[in-house]
Amino acid sequence: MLPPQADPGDSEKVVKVIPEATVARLAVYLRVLGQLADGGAETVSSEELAAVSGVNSAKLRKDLSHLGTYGIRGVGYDVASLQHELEKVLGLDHPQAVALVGVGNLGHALAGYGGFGGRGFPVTAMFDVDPDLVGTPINGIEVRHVRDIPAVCPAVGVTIGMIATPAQAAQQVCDQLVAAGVHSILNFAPTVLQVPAEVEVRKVDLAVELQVLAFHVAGRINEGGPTSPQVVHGRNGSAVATS
Amino acid sequence: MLPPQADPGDSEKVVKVIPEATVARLAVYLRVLGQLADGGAETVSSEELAAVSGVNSAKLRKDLSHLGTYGIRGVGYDVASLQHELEKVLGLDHPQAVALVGVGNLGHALAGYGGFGGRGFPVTAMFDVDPDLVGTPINGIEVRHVRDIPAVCPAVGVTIGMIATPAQAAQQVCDQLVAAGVHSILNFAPTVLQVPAEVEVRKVDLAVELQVLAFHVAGRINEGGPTSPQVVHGRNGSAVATS
DNA sequence: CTATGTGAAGTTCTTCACAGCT
DNA sequence: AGCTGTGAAGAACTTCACATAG
Repeated sequence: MLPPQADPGDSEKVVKVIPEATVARLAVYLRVLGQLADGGAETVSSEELAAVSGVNSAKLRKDLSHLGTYGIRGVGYDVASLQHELEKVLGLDHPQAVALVGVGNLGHALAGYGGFGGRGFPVTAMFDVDPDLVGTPINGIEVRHVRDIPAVCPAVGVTIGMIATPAQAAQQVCDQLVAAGVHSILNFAPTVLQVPAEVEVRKVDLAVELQVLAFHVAGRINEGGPTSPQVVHGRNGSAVATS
Repeated sequence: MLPPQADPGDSEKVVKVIPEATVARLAVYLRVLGQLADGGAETVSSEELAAVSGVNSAKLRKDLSHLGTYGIRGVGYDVASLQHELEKVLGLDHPQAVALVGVGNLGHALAGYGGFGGRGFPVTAMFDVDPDLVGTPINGIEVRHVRDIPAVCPAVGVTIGMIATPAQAAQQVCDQLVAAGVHSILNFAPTVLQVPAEVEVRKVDLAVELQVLAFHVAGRINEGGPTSPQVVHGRNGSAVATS
């Protein structure tokens, strides 16, 4: 159940540090495990799980080793129990309340996205400034005015905020969320948010993603003339630009 | 398997290697420079530009140093020319044609998202399998059936594909895009795509982002009681879980 | 004197390769 | 035998701190 060296009872706090890069992959492993479980698998080897997750097996084993020892040597990992363990580590046992700010084009899509309510992330509150939206229900949740953030978020226990407003509004909205005690923010607005150190921001920046891809396209064009050599990048390799 | 760099023997091609991590930030700098230019700034110091971009100034200078020497010591960087240089490096001088596959909830939002057509990334082709969608125009582009990918993509010169289909369909769609010569893919579907080595995939995985945030929320809960110590993470710091 | 560009040091992440458990 | 868990080596990235150009 618990790692033997831990002493969870008293003030002697045993802390396991999990690298940031690992955390993001754990979420992927968890999803893959779900698929494997649906397929009826009881155990997986690191080799299999890694292949389906798109990583190499040594990395996967090291990632899982940060959680403790959950594998069986000579066999692999028990799908169900590893799944359960990952859910626990990722904090999916006690569900998170998510607030969505900005119910425009993108926000509307996010509100309806299955991945949230379906898998432990109910959108519990929605905010906008558009008078045509405020007061109307979306997915059964009434859209409130942005000015109500300080009142509503603590009341419904919001722990995660998603910002899908235009860029100009994002910083102000962010400040309000932080003031309302929301310390984890997912930012879809194309702007860099300034936040206090205790606030965790992750961004989804579509323009940046496309520009990174464009960079690689440009590299391919400039690099490979009529003769097209192997493109120089692996799973996470460096890139090449000519001058 | 991969000859990293061809022998630099006689073709005297000067190649600058730009780290992957840097490329993603260049796109951010470019956006910030645009804002500064709108604000009338002629030059910026690395300190300023870094602060607005949310990075530290040494990192910014090292990033820019990969492109060559574009700063003026004692002064800073010329906003306009740096902007121009970044656009060139990121391949934004010759525009990219983007194909969007999956015009459901999320895809519809992406089609209308301003960041694309507005800034060098016109959505040039759209695909879906829903008979109610196929044939109808969205944003002036007619939605074609997914089976037309091999015909349409090369015809309109698509270089970047965006996949916004359900997870089950994503791999198949991906294979079709790759077969159609699309070597850069932005994947919104919650699944890991298997692609040949020469194809560049970037993913936007909302469930993963939320789960990473949830992990940090859980860490805060388990960690900080009534006395709330400094949370252990910097811009990209490691995280903490208690047991 | 100011702010860049960069070697060098430091940190984090990845990969290797093999000891050790089942 | 087969496969995990891990120390050690390596690669990538970040930060420091200062020589150097303007």
